[in-house]
Amino acid sequence: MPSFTIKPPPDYSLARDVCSYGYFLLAPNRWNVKEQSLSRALTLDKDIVGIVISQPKGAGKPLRVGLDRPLSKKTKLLAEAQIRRMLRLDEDESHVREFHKVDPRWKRTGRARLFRSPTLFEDVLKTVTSCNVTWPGTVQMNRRLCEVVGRSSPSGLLTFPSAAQLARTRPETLRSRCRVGYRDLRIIELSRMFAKRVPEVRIIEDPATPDDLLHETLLSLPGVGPYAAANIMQLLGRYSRLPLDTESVRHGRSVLGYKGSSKQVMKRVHDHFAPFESHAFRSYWFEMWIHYEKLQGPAHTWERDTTGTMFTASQLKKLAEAAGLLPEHPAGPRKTSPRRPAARK
DNA sequence: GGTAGACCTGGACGC
DNA sequence: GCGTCCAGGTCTACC
Repeated sequence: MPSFTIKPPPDYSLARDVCSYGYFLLAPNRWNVKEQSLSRALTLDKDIVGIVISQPKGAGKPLRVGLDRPLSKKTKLLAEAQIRRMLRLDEDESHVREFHKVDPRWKRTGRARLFRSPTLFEDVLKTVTSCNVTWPGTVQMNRRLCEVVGRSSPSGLLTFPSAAQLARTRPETLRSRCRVGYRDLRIIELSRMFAKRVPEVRIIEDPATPDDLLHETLLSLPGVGPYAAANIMQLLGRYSRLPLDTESVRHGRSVLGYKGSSKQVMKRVHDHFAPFESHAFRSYWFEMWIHYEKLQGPAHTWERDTTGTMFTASQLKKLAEAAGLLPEHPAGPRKTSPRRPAARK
């Protein structure tokens, strides 16, 4: 099998850094628990290639990318760029160090990188399919989108559908076969915008776009409201805004010990993480993530088709009750000197 | 600017 | 196994 290697930063751990955000459980991604490897297919121009990413035990070891067909030099570069995006190897490493200074709770375990998709379009679609639906519904929609509209690599791995493919898919197909419900027309309109690379898409893709303009532009996209806009921002590496949703309220109540209406709890969660400023989302997210890991075990042991589909509010509540998890009081941000003790709220 | 109600699907629950 | 209720964020109409 043809392959190539990617040299990651010295602290990079594939298992920890892939299994850091729920999208690793969404098709076409497949995390192989036994092998501790990630597989899926990528679309490279008009070519399809199946990949399997693995890492010998030990942080910082080179990543091995197995391919199910030989690639030209040009397409190999395209594949590597997409893989670097997924694994956040394309982000400035100084931001990781800065994050660990601001929130030292994550320095020992090295958590900082959040898994994402090989393309912005896939991240946007995954976000839209996670709105107004429980997690098993999101898992189902992504699986069906790949099975019905995606394409297959030589070894049978699936791609996520491209913007052009989804733009020419009939709404009835999305609704009846992919089970996306009322999202059908919104998905097609979004896909058309990405396929045509309309001005809004160019603004969103531009790393020089200021956060406020980026947020405003995202809100103008069909199917994107305040939650989705903030989530797409973190997927773009802009971590200052929190995608507040019902999970934020659950976290505020069960872990931070806040009381009051959902609106009041959301406001307090927002205020709690605001001092982390440009790192707010990562502090918030890893706090939630370790809560899930307390309930379900380490994320690198989660199977897509079993543990990965169990994140319903009711399941989490039952697990939390069984685990007897009491409200915790996590550390606040450390903004100036790393030697100053972290403030507690 | 704030809010009520519709939009769909699938899990949970009671019978 | 069936019917009913509920969770989930966005959008539109209305005040």
